[in-house]
Amino acid sequence: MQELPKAYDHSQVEDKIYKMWLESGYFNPDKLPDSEKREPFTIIMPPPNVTGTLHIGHALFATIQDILTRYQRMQGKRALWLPGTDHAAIATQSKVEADLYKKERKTRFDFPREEFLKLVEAFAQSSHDTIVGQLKRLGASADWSREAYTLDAPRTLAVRTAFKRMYEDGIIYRGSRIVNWDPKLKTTVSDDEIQYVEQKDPFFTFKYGPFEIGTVRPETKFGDKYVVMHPNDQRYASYKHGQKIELEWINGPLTATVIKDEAADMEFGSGVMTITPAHSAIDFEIAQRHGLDIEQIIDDRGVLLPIAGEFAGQHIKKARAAIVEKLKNKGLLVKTDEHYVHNVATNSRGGGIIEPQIKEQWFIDVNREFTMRHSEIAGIQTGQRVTLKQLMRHVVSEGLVKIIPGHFEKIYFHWIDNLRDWCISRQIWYGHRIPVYYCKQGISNEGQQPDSSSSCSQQIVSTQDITQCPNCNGPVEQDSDTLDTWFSSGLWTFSTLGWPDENAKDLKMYHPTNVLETGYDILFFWVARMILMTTYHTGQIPFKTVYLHGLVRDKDRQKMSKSKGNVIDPLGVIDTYGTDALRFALIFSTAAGNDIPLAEDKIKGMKHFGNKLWNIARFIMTNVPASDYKFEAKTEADKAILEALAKTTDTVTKHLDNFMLHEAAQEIYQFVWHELADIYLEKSKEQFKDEALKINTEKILLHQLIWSLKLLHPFMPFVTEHIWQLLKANGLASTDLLMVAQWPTSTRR
RNA sequence: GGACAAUUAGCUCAGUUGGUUAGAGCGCGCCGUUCACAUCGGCGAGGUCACUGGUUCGAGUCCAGUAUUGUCCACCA
Repeated sequence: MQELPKAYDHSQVEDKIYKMWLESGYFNPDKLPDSEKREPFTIIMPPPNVTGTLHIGHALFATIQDILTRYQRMQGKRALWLPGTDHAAIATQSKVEADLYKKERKTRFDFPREEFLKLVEAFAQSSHDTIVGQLKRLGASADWSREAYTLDAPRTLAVRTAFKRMYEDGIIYRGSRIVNWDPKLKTTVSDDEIQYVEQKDPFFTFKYGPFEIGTVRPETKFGDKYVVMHPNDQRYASYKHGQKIELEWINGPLTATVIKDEAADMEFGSGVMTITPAHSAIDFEIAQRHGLDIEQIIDDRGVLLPIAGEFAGQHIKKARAAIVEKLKNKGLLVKTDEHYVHNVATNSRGGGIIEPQIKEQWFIDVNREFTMRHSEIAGIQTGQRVTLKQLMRHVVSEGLVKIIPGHFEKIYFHWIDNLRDWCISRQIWYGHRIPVYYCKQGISNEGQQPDSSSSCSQQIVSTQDITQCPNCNGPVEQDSDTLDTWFSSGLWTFSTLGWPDENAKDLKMYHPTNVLETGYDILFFWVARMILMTTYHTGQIPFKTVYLHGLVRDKDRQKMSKSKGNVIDPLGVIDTYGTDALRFALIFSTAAGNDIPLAEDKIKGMKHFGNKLWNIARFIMTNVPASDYKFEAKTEADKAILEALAKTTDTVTKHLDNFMLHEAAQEIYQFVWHELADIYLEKSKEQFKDEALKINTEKILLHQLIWSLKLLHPFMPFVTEHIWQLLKANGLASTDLLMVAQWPTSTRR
């Protein structure tokens, strides 16, 4: 036996071991020994955004998924962990735009669309390379031969096919609706992407005819010609619905109409409000209920339109003070509350304050009935009429898709019940362009609605690029909008497996997938949308289990952020303590769905554990000459440790089967350190002195080590594989790679 | 306003069908380095499991309420 170093040095081991795994080809489940006999097990990796580098949260998901994959592979499954990255439309584009502005003071409108996209693609590519490199350092046993990108050719075909089918079923429609408009990024964002930020603003009360109305936004009030009050409000009982009232307003006299609607809150202010339907979702709904006029006041850039009279052309931010001043001079300002705190909607994807606008957009109708083309979902028949909402609810309420931890199911149902149509079009450039073409035949003026008498058809949805109208050969123009990034992400479990080819080998073998592992923060964005898309398009569930992890926080439970300076860089940690230590620290004592406080001390402690294991192995290897496994329990200590190992094996297996990774980790940690090392190893030194026990004791030790390595491998793949290779070199281990060794089973079961 | 969680050792957290003396990591005190490991070993201190009531032979665990903290959803003009 060669001389082994006293301390385990991860930096000499990890790259070498990862390379060995790669060369084995076993990350690809089809190349595993006897792959044909194995039952498939699939995890599709949530694709990290190509917006830079990985943070500690990515290290967590990579660790959990790798543990599950390695465990199932050792259990004899045909284990596929399919990796990929996400183009993250808005996030990536706005990152590039921000850099561009910072460096060159330019915006995307200073470039032709194609040229700008090349800049974004170059950035995305370099981010991608960094991210894949980082995942490899984390030990990810993912099948890189199947790597996917949400914006590559196969995924583009899937997106366009999905769009076309939904369009033909009438589930995707185009309509004029009030949307969340971000004037800074000049795009719409979905309801879920909005983040409310508390802000203090002056709250003005104005005289509006016989009423008093309150607002923080006088600049939207030019067109307010409806005054709304609750039908039961006794203070205003003398005013009748539809009654006209002459009054003086910002730019002169105005005829206002009284509207009685229950949306008015009697408790708030005077109980009377005016509405601005074009720039407020609630007001828009009221206007629709009563068939009121809707007038745009503010344009896409946040500039006032001609309706504002003398203020037209001014930006709303600047105009506000002047408008208040004018109203004050006219004697219409009653009072100003300078300390009014309210929530302002902002675009969470790095954008600005949301200004609702009425826009022509594409939507997915979640309440429209359609016919299931094909269904393998229990309780849903092929040919049955259903809505997307019903499908999304069904698969979870029937337990076909199980969410861990369970209480998130309630949150999921609550979200579905309140779900409105999903706005899927975005006015940005980076992403999947909407596959709709408008026939321009017979249309003279750009931008005008096609005239049906001179144009063959209004719009064509195509899965391939086209330049001519298939009906009349006239010129076509593609819709300039792109799709919400979650549209393509929603197809992820099956677009990565060969869909829309319904006979694709991978799709048949690996779908539905087994586990989706992701953060609870994207339950709605992503998990729900995958369920929507998958049930609709494939008639299957996307996954059987959803395992939600928490957010990694610092030791004071603070969210990690660059501005707070409390960010733990995974690569720095790996350099100092090793991947195994980081992985073990991340899952040790962290239950599903709970946030994880991570302190450097914890990682350090786990490095010590890796070293402990190393020295246990060193002791055993230098004392064990033989390789056969026939031993018996001769002493009380022998009996105790064999029983403890069997119990540990059962418990670790049970916990892994139940996704209790932290419990499994604690169990194996406890056993290796405090039972094997502290007790039996010490006892063995005594037993070595007795010739009648010596050989038997050595064999028991080897058995203990081999099982411990196996139980620990999913958690700490590098050090365990490294020790395994040393055992193998000395004829003490049989399987080539620990990675594909068989998971132990105790005889107790 | 609505919903969902959490409250266990000095700190950060585990504790899945209710069952002996409630655990871990870090930290703390004392002792110990020829003999796998000082990235170590041995011994030890430290908890009325937020509070109140209920169910039970038995409750950290189940139920109801209270308090505090956190998260999510909705959003008031």
